[in-house]
Amino acid sequence: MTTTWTDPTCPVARALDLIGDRWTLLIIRDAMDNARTFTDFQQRTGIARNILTDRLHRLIDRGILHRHTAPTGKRQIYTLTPTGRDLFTVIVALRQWGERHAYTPDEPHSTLIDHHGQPLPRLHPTDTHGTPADIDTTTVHKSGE
Amino acid sequence: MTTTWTDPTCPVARALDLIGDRWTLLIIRDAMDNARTFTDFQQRTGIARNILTDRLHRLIDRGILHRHTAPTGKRQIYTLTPTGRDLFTVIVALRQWGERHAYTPDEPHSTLIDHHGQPLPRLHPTDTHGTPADIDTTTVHKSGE
DNA sequence: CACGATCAGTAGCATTTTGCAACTGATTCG
DNA sequence: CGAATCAGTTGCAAAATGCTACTGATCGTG
Repeated sequence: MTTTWTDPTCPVARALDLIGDRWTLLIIRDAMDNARTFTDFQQRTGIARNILTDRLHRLIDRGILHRHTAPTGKRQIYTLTPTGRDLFTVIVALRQWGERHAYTPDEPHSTLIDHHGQPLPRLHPTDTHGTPADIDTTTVHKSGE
Repeated sequence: MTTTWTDPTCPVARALDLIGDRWTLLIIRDAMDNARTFTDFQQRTGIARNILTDRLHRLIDRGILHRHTAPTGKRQIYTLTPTGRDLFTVIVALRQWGERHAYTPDEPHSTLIDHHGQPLPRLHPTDTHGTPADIDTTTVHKSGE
């Protein structure tokens, strides 16, 4: 995960360099769902503790999590920084794709609810005119072209 | 990557089970940007060939890529299935997050352009009323509650 | 204060996954 | 035919991961 990617000008590669390993996004998912302490994360993800230690430190180094000691003295509290909170869109996109393609219709799964009690509507890229955008209507413009 | 996750009812975990490793999303990114053959992927990502073989097969097994032999006989062509194409939103979300948080202002990076030649507007989750949604205005509703 | 329980890690070692380089076998081009 | 290209495969070394057990600090209770 310390590798420099083939194309350093691709933001997808850069993003994956920061959060693209097996556990990191699950940790962020749980942080968004009120996990705060070491054991919160350990129990929810089932990750090995030495790996969790490593991932939490990396996320702190990368500015995605922030650690502070709880006022009571004991617990270490991990919270998302604004950069980390901004991953909300990524998590929502993954969640919605998972709902559509990784479940059979009868399998239950958790849902993301807005504060009207409704499931969050489907996220959709649009172009500057508000028209839905997809692979066919967009192109990657390499920097310096 | 063959593990069953702690919480099988979480679509984020399921999605990551399918595409959440170091190389898979880069392969999908390149597939969206017209990479079609084994060597296309190998050259763009720089991935080792045995790993590429493995990842392509997994993506085919999981219904994200489809392989067929080119009419000329020789080349194997890998194309995204509808399920794979539907990852567009995920890639866009990752790309935009990377652009915002993984570059200094003076560093160049590639951009996603719509067919008016404009950069794609920022993707934003909204609730059922069209109001922007974020961590604080949403909750995860576990299945069966 | 002593006792056990809890929290946040570390350390050691076995297993698994990756990465690298060389090799195969089919096809195609000159 | 001979060389090059494509799509892999194989073997081995290096790195990441998982498991289990251990440490040290703190906390609540009698």
